Amino acid sequence: MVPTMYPNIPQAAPPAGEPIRDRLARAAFELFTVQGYESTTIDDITTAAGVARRTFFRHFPSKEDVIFPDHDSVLDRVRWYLGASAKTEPVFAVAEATRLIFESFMATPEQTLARYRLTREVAALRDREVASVARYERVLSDYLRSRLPNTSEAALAAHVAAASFVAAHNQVLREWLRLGGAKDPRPSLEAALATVADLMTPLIAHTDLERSG
Amino acid sequence: MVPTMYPNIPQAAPPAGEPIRDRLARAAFELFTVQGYESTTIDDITTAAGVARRTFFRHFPSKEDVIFPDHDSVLDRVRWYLGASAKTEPVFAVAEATRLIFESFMATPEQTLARYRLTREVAALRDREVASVARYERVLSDYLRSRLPNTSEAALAAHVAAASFVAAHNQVLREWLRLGGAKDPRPSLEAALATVADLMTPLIAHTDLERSG
DNA sequence: ACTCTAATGGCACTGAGTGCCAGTCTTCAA
DNA sequence: TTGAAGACTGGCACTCAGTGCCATTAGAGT
Repeated sequence: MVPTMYPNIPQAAPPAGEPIRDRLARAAFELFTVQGYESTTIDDITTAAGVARRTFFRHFPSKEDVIFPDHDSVLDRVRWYLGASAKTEPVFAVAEATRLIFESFMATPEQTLARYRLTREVAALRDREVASVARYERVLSDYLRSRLPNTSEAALAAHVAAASFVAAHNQVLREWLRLGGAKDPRPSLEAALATVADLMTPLIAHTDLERSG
Repeated sequence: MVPTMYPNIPQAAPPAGEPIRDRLARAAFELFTVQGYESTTIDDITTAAGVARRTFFRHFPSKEDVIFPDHDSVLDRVRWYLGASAKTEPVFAVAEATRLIFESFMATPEQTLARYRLTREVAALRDREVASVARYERVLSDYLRSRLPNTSEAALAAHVAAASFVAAHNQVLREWLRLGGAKDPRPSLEAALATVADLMTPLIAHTDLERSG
């Protein structure tokens, strides 16, 4: 039998502590910021991380995903919270859901800031970010629709309210990012949420006459 | 000298009337709906259209773009209109801009409907659509910010208002699409715009005390 | 030592998108 | 009529993202 010529020689065991997924993400961030997103290949990333090219796609479905947080798990948390808010005032529940989303960004401020710098310059990443935000908006509007009558007025109110909360969220987050993460954005978020809630409560209530009286 | 072996034999002249760009778009639409988006290659499209593969990318920057209308020209029209609305009531101008966007979809109803069916099933196309919408929202909020004081309250109001108008637009459009383009959506659009305008006018006015008071 | 499982390495392949140049067609001027 | 210039197309070669498949390795449990 032909000897197998020793493939798969074990790599010089890397830092040994950090999980491969984190090594890949860190290497990608560094390379993207140093030499740009487009001109960084998967090979560059995997070489820097000391793993095989194929391994990258076992941890991230695409090159874009490597810089984004785990939106799916945040979405699950938001859905779970809203699913348990069947008796809460709808506008209040959506405001709290918006807080949950915001806090998921504030959990890793440095990464959020680094990602912001990249998304400002790379159109593909910006579009990806926008798509994620749209998914949050969708979850919020689905919840509101489930709490309101099945009329086109209620559907309109649900979408407008969801879009407004998301817009408020984004505006506060962007302002914080623009200032380089200087001061605590939570007071600004609370003010924005209060403004939007005051605006949307009568709109929502008006479509829900049974509840509002 | 070596004879050049007759490359580039002229194709059997196709329908001869329709521009190549339209032939490509039509072929792409048909193939996408029949055999799916992912399983249709650029080769399939160009073969069906009777042109070379390279020609596709001279008319469309990517496979996704082939089904989308010319958003850039619509954006230009919207920007032009808003640029000429320096003295119009801001909320009124944004409502009119939203009408412009809506009418650009209604200009080619069949194509809008066909695109909707595709975007419902293909995630990549849905994300692309969302990104386009975000660009419209951006134009609206930029205009509102230019008409308001340079405060964070005004910025918040601008983003919320822009998002609300876009959400109203999308909701009316989606409802029309869901019904297969049955009845004229313009009355619904007017009602939605009126609702949002009534909601946003005091918010905008409040951030612009100089003008309102 | 053995088995089972999960993760990785490596290879081959498809397909999108780009750069480059040669050939074609149209237009306009001489 | 000729020819020069510009715009468009065909064709080729190439890079790179992403996938399928299988061999290999490491670790846990028996």
